[in-house]
Amino acid sequence: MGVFEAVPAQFDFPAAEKRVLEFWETRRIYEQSLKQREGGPPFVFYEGPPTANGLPHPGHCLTRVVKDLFPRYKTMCGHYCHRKGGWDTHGLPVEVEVCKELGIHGKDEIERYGLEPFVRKCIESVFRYTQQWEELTRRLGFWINLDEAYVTFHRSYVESVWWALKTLFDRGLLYQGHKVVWWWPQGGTALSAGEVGQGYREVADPSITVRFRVAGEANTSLLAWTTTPWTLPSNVALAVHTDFEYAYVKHKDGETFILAKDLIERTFAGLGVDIAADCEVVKVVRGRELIGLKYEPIFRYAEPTGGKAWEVTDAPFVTLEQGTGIVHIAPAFGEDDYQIAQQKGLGFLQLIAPDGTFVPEATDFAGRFCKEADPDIIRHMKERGVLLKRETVKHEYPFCWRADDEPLIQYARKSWFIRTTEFAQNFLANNQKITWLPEHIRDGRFGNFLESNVDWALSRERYWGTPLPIWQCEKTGHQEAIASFAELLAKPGVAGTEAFEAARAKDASLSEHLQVHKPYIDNVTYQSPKVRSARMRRVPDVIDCWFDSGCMPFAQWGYPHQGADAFKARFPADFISEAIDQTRGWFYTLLAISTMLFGENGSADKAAPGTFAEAFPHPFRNCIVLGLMLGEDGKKLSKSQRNYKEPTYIFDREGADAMRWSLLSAQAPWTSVRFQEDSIAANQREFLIRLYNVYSFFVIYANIDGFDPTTSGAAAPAERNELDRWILGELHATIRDIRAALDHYENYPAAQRLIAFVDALSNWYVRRSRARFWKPDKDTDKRNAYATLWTCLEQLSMLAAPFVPFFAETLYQNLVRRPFGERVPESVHLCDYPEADIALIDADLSLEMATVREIASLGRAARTDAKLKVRQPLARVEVVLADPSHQSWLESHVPLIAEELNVKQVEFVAEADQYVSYTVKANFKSIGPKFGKLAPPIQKALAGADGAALRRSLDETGTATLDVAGQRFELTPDDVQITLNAKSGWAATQGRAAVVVLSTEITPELRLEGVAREFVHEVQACRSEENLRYEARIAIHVHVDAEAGGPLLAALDTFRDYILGETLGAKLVVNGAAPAGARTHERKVEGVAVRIAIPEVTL
RNA sequence: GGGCUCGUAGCUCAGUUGGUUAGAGCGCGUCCCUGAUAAGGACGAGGUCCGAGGUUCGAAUCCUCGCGGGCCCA
Repeated sequence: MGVFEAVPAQFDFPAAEKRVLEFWETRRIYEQSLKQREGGPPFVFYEGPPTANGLPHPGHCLTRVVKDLFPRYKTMCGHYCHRKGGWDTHGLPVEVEVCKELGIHGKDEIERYGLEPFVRKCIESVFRYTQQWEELTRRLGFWINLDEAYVTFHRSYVESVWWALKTLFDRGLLYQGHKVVWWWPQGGTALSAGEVGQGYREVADPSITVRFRVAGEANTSLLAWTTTPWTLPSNVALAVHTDFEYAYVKHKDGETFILAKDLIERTFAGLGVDIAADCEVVKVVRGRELIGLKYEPIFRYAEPTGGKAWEVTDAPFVTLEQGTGIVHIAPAFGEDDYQIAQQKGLGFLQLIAPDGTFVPEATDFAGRFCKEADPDIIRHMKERGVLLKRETVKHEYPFCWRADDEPLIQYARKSWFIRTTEFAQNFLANNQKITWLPEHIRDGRFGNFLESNVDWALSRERYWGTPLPIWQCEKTGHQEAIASFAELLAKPGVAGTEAFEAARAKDASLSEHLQVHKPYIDNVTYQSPKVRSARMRRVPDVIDCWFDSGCMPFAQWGYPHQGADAFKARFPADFISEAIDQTRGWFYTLLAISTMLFGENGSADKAAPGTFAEAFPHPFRNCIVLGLMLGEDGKKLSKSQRNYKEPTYIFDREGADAMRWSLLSAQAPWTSVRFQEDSIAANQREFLIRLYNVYSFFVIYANIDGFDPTTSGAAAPAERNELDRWILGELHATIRDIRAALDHYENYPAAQRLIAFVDALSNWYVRRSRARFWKPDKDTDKRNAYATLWTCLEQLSMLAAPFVPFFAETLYQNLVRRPFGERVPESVHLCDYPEADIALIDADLSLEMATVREIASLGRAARTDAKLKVRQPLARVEVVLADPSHQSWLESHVPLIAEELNVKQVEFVAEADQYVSYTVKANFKSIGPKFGKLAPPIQKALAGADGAALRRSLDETGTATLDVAGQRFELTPDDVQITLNAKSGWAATQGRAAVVVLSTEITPELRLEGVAREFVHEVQACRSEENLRYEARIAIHVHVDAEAGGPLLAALDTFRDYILGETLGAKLVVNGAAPAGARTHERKVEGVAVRIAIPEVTL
């Protein structure tokens, strides 16, 4: 029984992960990791709440993995990182889901179904997939407390949101205006962007050009173009582009038309007008000169209210792509139009009722459905001579996704706004202080978005959302905001609360949180402070659910009604991370709400009593903006296309660590990444499996030798051999670099560094140290080797713990916890993150070893070229160094090189003109700044110079002179790069640092040794075939033909001890009696048939 | 149409304040090693660094204009 638990040859990552999960849960490791850091410096993380009414997909894994990495890291660094989960539960998508389920659509159907059962369905719906989300979270190893997750529809959360809204209301930042939405007239509801997107199809609409007579100027008209004739009665303005040229075109009949100069031909085409003959351009002006020009409306059923009317304005969206360069503006029926109207102070006119019909004032068309009235409107205009042209266009137009013959219209609805534009500068100032990864988000996408800020359209005429907490006097219109249910109950003459009580009494399962939701909250009224007999009634709207999630920093604690301490202790967040689609979503709402409510350094205090001072940035300091995850085909993840594997499929095959590692190590997290099983498996091989192999190697031999880390008996690190000192130096440099990267939220460079270290450990340290582990005596050198490798693995388990928490735990449990027991933490996740011991980092040694590795690599390459396998020993290699000054320290590494290359001797050759020639090149990084324009001629001169001489001069005097264009230049060693080129005819390979030349002569002695090694190789293969224990001793029986096997017999004789040592052989019997019952292997050594039997023996 | 972003080997991606000889992994080919074996190593083939101008002694890198993909918005 070894010190360590034996590791299986076939490691089952998923099965091991499940055991680790059980261990974490039964031992409550996560809870312990928190408890242990109580009182430590806080590290504040905010969870952006997902909606659990859909299944999680691979994209969610990326977010969750990144969100998990940094809290784990910071916790191991001693920080206290509370991780409160959250669920986003409100909003139109939820209503849509429920409608689908109920087979209803439209607001009237919802109302017929009943609001009370409807919202209850909404609650059920938002928790439908909670279990799947919880399972994903658990299986992925995302440590977050879901039991105490905040829920946006809960009463305490809603009341926090109310408080925020009341605060804004009391400061005059909430107002009523219009918002243009895609409106479904028959259904009486606005549709979400997603729904609108589903309903587009190609239709033919009229495309008309109409004349607006310029006021006070006879026979002059502005020509405007539209595809929605029904909006013309609600026209308020005409828009031009400030920079375009507009022509006054006089027709021979005496009429003058104003339109974009470039569009004259296209506009008059098909009208039988000969432009050259019949028309004259009498004037050309810039669009800006037309601004303010008054014109006569075509229809005058009503006057626009609240601003200017019937004059020319300018708008950036006017183009020359179509129409006349003059755009008809109807603020009630176009988003752009409405925005321009707001900016330019234009009035508002809406002659269409919400059901899509003309209002009575529009006498000619009253009661007609808007789009159906188009032909009449056109006929009407034609009769009055204001229609210039009528065509038809085919274009994409949205219809209701449920009733596909019912068109949508853009329609302005009364809506509540937050005056965010007043804070635009504060948003920008706050944003400047945030650390964004990648950096370009700050001044790029997010910064630009903030600069083009428009007031936040807050209200929604829907059912399932946070009710807008504004009560209005039914007589006077006086409005008040309410910050909590208790505040409402304290109002004079409050009534209507009994509806909820009664419902609750009838059905105890009714969620208590519904008390603050529609429909119950709508029943609650109170006495108006203005008119004693009047009631205050709630405005019926709910709010944009983005406002909910943006309130999360304080609403998750119920602040300010409760949880003030928790809030203040965890504000602002140190770290958040979501995908890039949240720039206009959560990132914005967090920043906007926090800036408006809390200001900077308490600047908002007066207006928002109860808040406290906080410097920018808040509410988050660092934000990793993740890229979008793509499917196997590089396209967007799509459920219907099934272009991705389910996360659980990956968990069961490669495992959660493989998934995590792939997401964290394969690319910077903000690049969009393809989710491919292949690449997950590849990334797993590169790191996890390689690490596993090292781990497995260690456990096998440590157990054989009974190595115990608790009593290792190893020398102090500084006393160990150079390979040990080297890998320990690499280890601590790695620790230093990984900490630096993670401190800057850079998971990708950190992961790359881990890969590089495991590569060095596996492919150089273990590879070059194997003999030390295998030698029979248990001396200090062997103990040093075990101790060194153990330390590397132990530290790796901690370094890797935040990345691959499962495998790190497996390593730790076996390598550390098992031998040390109670003396060490129970879990790797309860350990302190490793700290670099700078004293152990030896930069020189690191560079030296890199050079040694290069020389070894060159030697192997030379062997390959000369077809001399490494098993064949050679007399010597000669190493010609590019920089001879390296020779002195390289000499100490000669044994390593000799062993790696299987040569008896390593010689450094200074003068090696027979093997190499020299090429001298300029080092531009050095001569560029020094000589500027002269750098290229110097380079040219160097190429033609005598390399050997130049090199000698630099070696001996430290400088070399060069004559270029009659000038003399002094060059230092830094200025040039001298490259060695192996001359042909030698088994030589050149690299940056050296040329390595092999001696290819094989003496009889060397040949015999080669045969001996070949034989050892065959015996090892036999051991492997027989699956012998690694430490099993054997007797070696060989049968070979005495004549053909002459060399082998000689080798067996000469190298008997060597062979026995290498193969753990107790004795070697040549051509003796075959041992009874032993398996015989037919093999070949150097082409000669050999029979080998290796019965196990006990000593 | 606007903003942002990306474009580097067959594929997935690195590429540090501009330094002349652009890298890695996978895949492919050849070979080696194998007492770690779902491994490991060496070597090789494979590139108009999207294109065109410009700045500079010098550009994958900076600037301008195009082309193409993505995201967000219209």
